[in-house]
Amino acid sequence: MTKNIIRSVKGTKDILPGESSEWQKIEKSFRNFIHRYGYREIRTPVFEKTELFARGVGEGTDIVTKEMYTWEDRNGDSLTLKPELTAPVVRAYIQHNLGTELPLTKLYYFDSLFRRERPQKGRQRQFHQFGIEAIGSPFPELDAEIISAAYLFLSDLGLSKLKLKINSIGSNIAREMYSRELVNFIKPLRNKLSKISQKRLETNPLRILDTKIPEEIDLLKNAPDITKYLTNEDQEHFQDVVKLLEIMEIPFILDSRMVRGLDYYSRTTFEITSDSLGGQDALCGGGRYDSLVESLGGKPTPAMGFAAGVERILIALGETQISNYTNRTDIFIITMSKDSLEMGISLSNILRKEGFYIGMDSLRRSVKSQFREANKLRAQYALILGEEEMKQNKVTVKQMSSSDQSMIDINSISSFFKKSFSL
RNA sequence: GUGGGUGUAGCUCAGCUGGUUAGAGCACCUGGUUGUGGCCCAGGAGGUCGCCGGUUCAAGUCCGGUCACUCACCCCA
Repeated sequence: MTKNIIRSVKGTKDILPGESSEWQKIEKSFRNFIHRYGYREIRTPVFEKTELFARGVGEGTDIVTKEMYTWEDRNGDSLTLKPELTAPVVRAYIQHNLGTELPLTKLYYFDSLFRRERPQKGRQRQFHQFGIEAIGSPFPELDAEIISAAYLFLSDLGLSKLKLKINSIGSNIAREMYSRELVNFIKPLRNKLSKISQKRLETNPLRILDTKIPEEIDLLKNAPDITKYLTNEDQEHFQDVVKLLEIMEIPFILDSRMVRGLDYYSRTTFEITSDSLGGQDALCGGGRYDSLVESLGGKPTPAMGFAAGVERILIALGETQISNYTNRTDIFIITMSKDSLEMGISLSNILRKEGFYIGMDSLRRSVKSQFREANKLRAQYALILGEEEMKQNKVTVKQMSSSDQSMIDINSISSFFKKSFSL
């Protein structure tokens, strides 16, 4: 079983014919859905300059410090397989001056990303996300529209038990102030914290709030609340977002402990989780990133977006039944002699050109086997090209479901099927 | 990077306390009329029991190592 064959790399997966239709469904639904909001697709390269992520995502983040696939190109450039999609999209936005075409740029993507993490349920090293980025508006109505779009799309897919959590982590100034206060609060408790949290005290104090260790959650009960440190503008903005979500009747939970791991977020952040997953329960995450465009060298431009994980959505949707023969087959052509084989080949081309889904044996198998194949493919009709038929310039048409069969003139084949399939 | 679980046919698994040529179901292939499917019947193909080493007269079964997969932590979608 595990001989000397070359296997796919750890953390990567083949999407086999039995499951690819599920992927197509999600991709198609998302495109249809998001087009109605006016988003257009952008496709960025699989790799970028490493610097883009270092600056965009944040030097201190886990993604940048330990999860990127990075290598040196022959000319010495450091390149990286994209671990994240917002930074590349923003880079493209700046590079091509997309902001000059319209004041609000609405982009969506469906793409592969790469992070070198230990694989587990709902997490691979190559994985897929779809999402949107709207660049150019600072107003809460954009936040609300994006959050509701994410929520509505996922529930339209048929996902239940969705939990939408929202929070505001404020503008940069507010976050700095809060961060200082939080550190002051935690320092006395330092020794009671886990090693990881102690380390975070130095690197990213806000993330301590995210801990899942029960004792720590208890310790942090009385920790200062970020909402109290928001500026008036931040608060107003967030209240508007909340109000709009209520107007749209999108159910949400306020969670002031939810802190996102990427440096570029500001103000509104949100996450949609599902109970039907294990430890990796986030299906979708997003938020506002008002200073990213500027920090990547563009003009100061506020923006907001989300990304959703395809693999996780598929898990949450439940076991997708894997069948090998889901393809449609209208007519299966059964051949015998060499003459009928030649006839079958040209007939199949003609019928395919007319739009029919044609199957035909290419293993020179017995008639019985060919019928078995036709049955397995759930063909509606079998078209038999035997010697008797050839002699009379006819073919036998058998309707598989009823087993009715009759001979028809060879010239009337396409009109016969057009009528049967009412094309 | 850390910890747990698992590794027998394409898939799901059985194989009692070590004992002859390693099994089942599903899937696959062929046949059961000379040109006809589904159900049924018969037959067939497919496994160096993850790999390496050790204990033993004897190892799928015990021991050690290794690799792979998987789940969880970290972090994230």
